[in-house]
Amino acid sequence: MTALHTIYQHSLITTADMETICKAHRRIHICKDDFLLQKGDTAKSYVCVEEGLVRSYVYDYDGNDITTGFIGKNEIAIDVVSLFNQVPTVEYFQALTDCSCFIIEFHEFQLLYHSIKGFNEWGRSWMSETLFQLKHRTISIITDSAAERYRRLRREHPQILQQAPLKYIASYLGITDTSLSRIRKELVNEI
Amino acid sequence: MTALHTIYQHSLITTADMETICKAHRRIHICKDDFLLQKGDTAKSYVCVEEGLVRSYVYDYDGNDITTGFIGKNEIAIDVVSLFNQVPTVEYFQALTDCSCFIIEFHEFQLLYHSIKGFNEWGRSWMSETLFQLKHRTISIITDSAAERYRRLRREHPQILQQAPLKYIASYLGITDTSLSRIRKELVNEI
DNA sequence: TTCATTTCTTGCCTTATGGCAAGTGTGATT
DNA sequence: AATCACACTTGCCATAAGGCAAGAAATGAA
Repeated sequence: MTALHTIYQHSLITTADMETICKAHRRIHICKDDFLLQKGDTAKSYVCVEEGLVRSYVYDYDGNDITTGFIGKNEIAIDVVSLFNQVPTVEYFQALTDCSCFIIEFHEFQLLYHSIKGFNEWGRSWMSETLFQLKHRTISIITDSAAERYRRLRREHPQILQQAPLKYIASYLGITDTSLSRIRKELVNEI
Repeated sequence: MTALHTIYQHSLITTADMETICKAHRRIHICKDDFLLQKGDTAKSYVCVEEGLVRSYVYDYDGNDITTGFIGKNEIAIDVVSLFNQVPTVEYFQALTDCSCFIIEFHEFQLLYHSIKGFNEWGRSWMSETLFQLKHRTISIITDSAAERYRRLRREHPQILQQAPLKYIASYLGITDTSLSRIRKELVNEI
């Protein structure tokens, strides 16, 4: 369960708590294209990815599919708001590859959340981190060129470029797949 | 203190709790251009706006000032992450007008947070709401034209258009003030 | 009032990105 | 092998938005 230790290492969780938390996880397998969560669902379990890649997305009012995030190894593939507030999500979470995941049912997650102070703190940090990253993404969309955003993604998450189709990467970057294709052509000699 | 009742009305807060919470607030006055929080600060108090308008912004690496939000009447003018996690913020919060605000010192905020379950829930909802709105803003920047984003702002927060200079509104919408000026010219006959 | 500063507008031209459509490649299925 | 679906590229042109600079308008200070 070392993968889980990685996820929870940064918070005020004691060794004993860590044991309790890790034991609460159950390993499941998700097939490519399966949904972990769909629009309208209220998250009934907490899911983190041990192996594989998940994509979250929404449809805008023109019916365009906009990628809101990629969730990989040791990251959490659930809408934090839907889980914590038990409200329906507006996002879809779909496996891009076969995945191995750890899950905790919501009622058990809630038990841990209320009984282990460190886990509660960790949950808040998770939400904070999500917010922080989204702020950066938003600012990046406003101020950076598409090419720079692509460069950053390539630098910080190279595995996504290997595993996800171009059109999903493009909508994550806020451009069309046509434009991304041209940008890649431009930047090919940079590597 | 009816303004405060408005802010806290949606959560699981009892009447007695509401009294305790409202009593914890202290009213202060903020002058135009004063900072409520600056980059590097860790939020030492919780602040909500009774009257006036506050702008939050960051500088990108080119030195451009990017407006991340406007905070008006009955809204909370503090970085939620900095407050909850007691970490330095990367944003500036500056009064665009003279403001009347309610504040709670951090240590008292924390007492309430840990002693009143409903307040704790409310805090989580606040963070969720912040996240939710930011997601929508991000998607809007990706999929909507600048003119549509301007229309939405005009529809949903008309008072901001009255109180904030064009350049701040422009950077909030993700465009230059020149472009916003042209868009306004285009849309002037829409009202 | 006068002057200075800031805010907003506008003209001219450039650049980034998009829309469409054709074409290439690749892997899966039969 | 033939076919199909999907992923990706590319050419041509359209459009949205930006950069710069001049000027107009509003605001505030002396």
